[in-house]
Amino acid sequence: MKDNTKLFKALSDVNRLRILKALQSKTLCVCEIKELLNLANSTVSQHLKLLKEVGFIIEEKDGKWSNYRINPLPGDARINAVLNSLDFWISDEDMIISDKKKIKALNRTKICSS
Amino acid sequence: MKDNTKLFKALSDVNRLRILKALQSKTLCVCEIKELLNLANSTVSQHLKLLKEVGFIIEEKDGKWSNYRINPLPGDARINAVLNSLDFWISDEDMIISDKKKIKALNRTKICSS
DNA sequence: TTTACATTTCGGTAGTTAACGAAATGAAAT
DNA sequence: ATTTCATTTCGTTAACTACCGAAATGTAAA
Repeated sequence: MKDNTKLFKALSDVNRLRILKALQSKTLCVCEIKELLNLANSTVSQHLKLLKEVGFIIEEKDGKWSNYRINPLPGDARINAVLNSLDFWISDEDMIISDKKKIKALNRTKICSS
Repeated sequence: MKDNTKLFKALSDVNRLRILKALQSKTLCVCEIKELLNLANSTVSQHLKLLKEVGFIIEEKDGKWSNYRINPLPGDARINAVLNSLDFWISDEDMIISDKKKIKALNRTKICSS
């Protein structure tokens, strides 16, 4: 039963929902997501850890970068169901649309070494 | 965006999930649910209030009793989707099965006036 | 091997949530 | 009108969560 609540708990935070939608449009590293959400990267890291644990996303190390992307092969059918119909679950699109614009303008080398 | 997280937050508590499943098998009053979950009825009342606000269940007053049942006509399509496939979302069935047995044995007049 | 830099872990804090018992509310029966 | 009893609201507490900055970790380049 713990499992069920964990899945829903992962989805019950605005910033985690934004991360999921963001990763659906592009693979991103921690500091890019930090820039998008305006959070400390320790906070972003925590959110990513949780989303990874539940199975929504995967991490791919690339040198000193950690790239996160949507889990292409979720073991749990429910994870798949959510990912395949995130737009259905997230009805308030305004923030997501504005995020999408920001994501296009993101420049990793510019943001991440300051 | 608040709306989206509220829906998932409502589903991210074990006792609320148990209530939803219980109401799918039978309309129940507060004190019957209190008996099922072994919680104070003030606590049960709070959970029911939340589930009602989000739109999962409805309340029907009958004298001094408040009967709760699954919302037969949810305005939100997502609520409908969850309700119609709760078994899909709740994969850990053990507790639910044991709840179902308890529900059958519940006797309102016996429990509720002590 | 030292430096540089992205990320993670740690310690702490403020806000939220689930729980309880007690008091307040509301509806029916005496 | 008073009593009875289910339910709700209130006040409180303990546990949890999201957040931050700082310190620790890990990797790659100098």
